[in-house]
Amino acid sequence: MREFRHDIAGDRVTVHVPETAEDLDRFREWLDRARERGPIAVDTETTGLDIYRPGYRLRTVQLGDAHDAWVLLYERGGEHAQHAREALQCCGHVLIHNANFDWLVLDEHAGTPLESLAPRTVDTRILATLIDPRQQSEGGIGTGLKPLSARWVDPTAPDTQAGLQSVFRAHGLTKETGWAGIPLMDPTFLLYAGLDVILTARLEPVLRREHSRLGIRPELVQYEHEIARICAVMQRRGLLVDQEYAEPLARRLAEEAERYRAMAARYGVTKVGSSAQVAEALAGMGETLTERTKSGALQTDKAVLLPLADLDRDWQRIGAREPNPLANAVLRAKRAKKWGEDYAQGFMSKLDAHGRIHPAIAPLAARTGRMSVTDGLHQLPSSDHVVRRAILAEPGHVKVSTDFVAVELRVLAALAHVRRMREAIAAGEDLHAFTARMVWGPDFTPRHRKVSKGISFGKVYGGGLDVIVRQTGAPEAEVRSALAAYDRVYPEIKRAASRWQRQAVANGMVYVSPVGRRLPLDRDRTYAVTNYACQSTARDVLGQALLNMEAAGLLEYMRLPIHDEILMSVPAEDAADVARETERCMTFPLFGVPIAAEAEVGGRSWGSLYGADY
DNA sequence: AACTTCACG
DNA sequence: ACGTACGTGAAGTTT
Repeated sequence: MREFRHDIAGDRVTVHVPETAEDLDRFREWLDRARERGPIAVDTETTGLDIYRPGYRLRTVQLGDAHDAWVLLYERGGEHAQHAREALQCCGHVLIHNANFDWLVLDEHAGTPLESLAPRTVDTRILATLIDPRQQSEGGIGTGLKPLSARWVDPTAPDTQAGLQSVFRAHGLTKETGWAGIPLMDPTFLLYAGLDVILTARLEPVLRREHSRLGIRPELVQYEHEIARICAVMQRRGLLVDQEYAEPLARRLAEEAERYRAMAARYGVTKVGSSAQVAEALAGMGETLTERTKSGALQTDKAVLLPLADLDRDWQRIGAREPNPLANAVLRAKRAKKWGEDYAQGFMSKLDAHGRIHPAIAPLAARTGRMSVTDGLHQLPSSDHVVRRAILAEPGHVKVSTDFVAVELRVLAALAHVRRMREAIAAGEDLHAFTARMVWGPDFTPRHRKVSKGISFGKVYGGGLDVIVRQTGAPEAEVRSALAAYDRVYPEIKRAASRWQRQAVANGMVYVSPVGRRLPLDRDRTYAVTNYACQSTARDVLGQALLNMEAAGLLEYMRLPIHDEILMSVPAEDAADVARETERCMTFPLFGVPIAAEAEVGGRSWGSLYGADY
């Protein structure tokens, strides 16, 4: 038996590493006693984050309580792996920090189904996020084990992740190669592996006490664990990639990027990503740049370059000037590079053994509670179908996408009791058209509807005249009068915003959403409370839809949540029925305001919902 | 590490 | 008193 001692919060704790059969017997004895006393904390160390990449290994499984941790050498197989698997099956309730990751690791590599472990899990990251969802960079505590331990357990608790980086270097390894390459019996590796479960075990009771103090309801905690499990199931399933399509697409886009890069180089721009070079070269061609970035540099983003290339927002020729060839080349080189490398080639480089990608779904990522997804799957170009065409439904299936209808605006109508909005929604009206009619009268044009939509978003997001003018491209005078009219038509919005700000200030700068989610405000931008309330509640509307869909037996078809949309892969012959059923799951009242959804049944690829013919 | 850009809702 | 666009992930460049 290898044993390590360490002091945490004034207590001497022990990390045990069983090596012999007798050592493993002692682990069993400890486990039998410890599980009588309470939940067991669980953690894993693995070769990396890419759980589904061929060659991935589970290295250790750690179990522990507040005083003892046992690091099981899973990588050795045999008795070690056997004891880990049995312990996970029989240990009852478990505490895991950021459970999604360990659920999927243990499901894929230790024969412990997610369906078995998830219902027994308390995730300390969820507990902590419900107390303060902010990252340290946003002024919060942070949601990693290190900052939370420092705040709630012991300010001197070691940064086990950062601490290992230096051990990696000592072994001639890097951040990338360290997790797979560090010798299994490295003492720092084993100690830190053990300390993580001890810290998790100590975190849970403190966070529970804080929940009681703040009045965070157990129902909210339960709800978040259900959502996390559903998201983990979707991540485990992943998405099928059309390799015969994505591979040549990546090649074609790489050639295109290279062609335009060479064109830009002829004007002295050797790096199209260098804003300074682009600005200087454009100035040398007689163009005048006026827009500046926050730090004062000349701005050379898409909004600046498109007009110089005589292109509108949809990249169509305007015909107002001679296109600047450098602006055109920079725009096209950057787009082709991004689409090719981040998306097409990105998919190809992340395939599992079955040609699937598994973007990580973080169910509670943003400070508003919104989800986030890795590998660019939330950011695929929607103006064109070429990239989404690379994502396929299963063989014999079609893609079904169901969107909430104007969900953030409906949430606003519900939360702020916006009378005219509620009436319009109840009457089944198109909200943006309704607003346009209220502002411009019955003869409003489609352009007026578009401006109304822009103003609505501007309102919800807290934008002012300048930004809305820039975003909508509408004349300033028109936006100005529309904004004034908007406040007359929907006077409740401003009143609700100031009420929410007052409540937040009285509650330690924390707005509490209707589900009980705590949303800390930044002191100098309390106006953001309107957006936080809408974005956060819209996220919970999505969460409710996910629960409804699982209850309706649709989980096996669900693939990806995208804020106000749920993407599915459905057997072609059932698609129409499942689409109707999905709409029903996404339709329910929110404080008397109907939330509605519209399903679209596509073809085999995701791109088919964006105009592709397959 | 900070900044800038670009992709999305 | 007034007005403030919100939230992400990923990559490249510069410091």
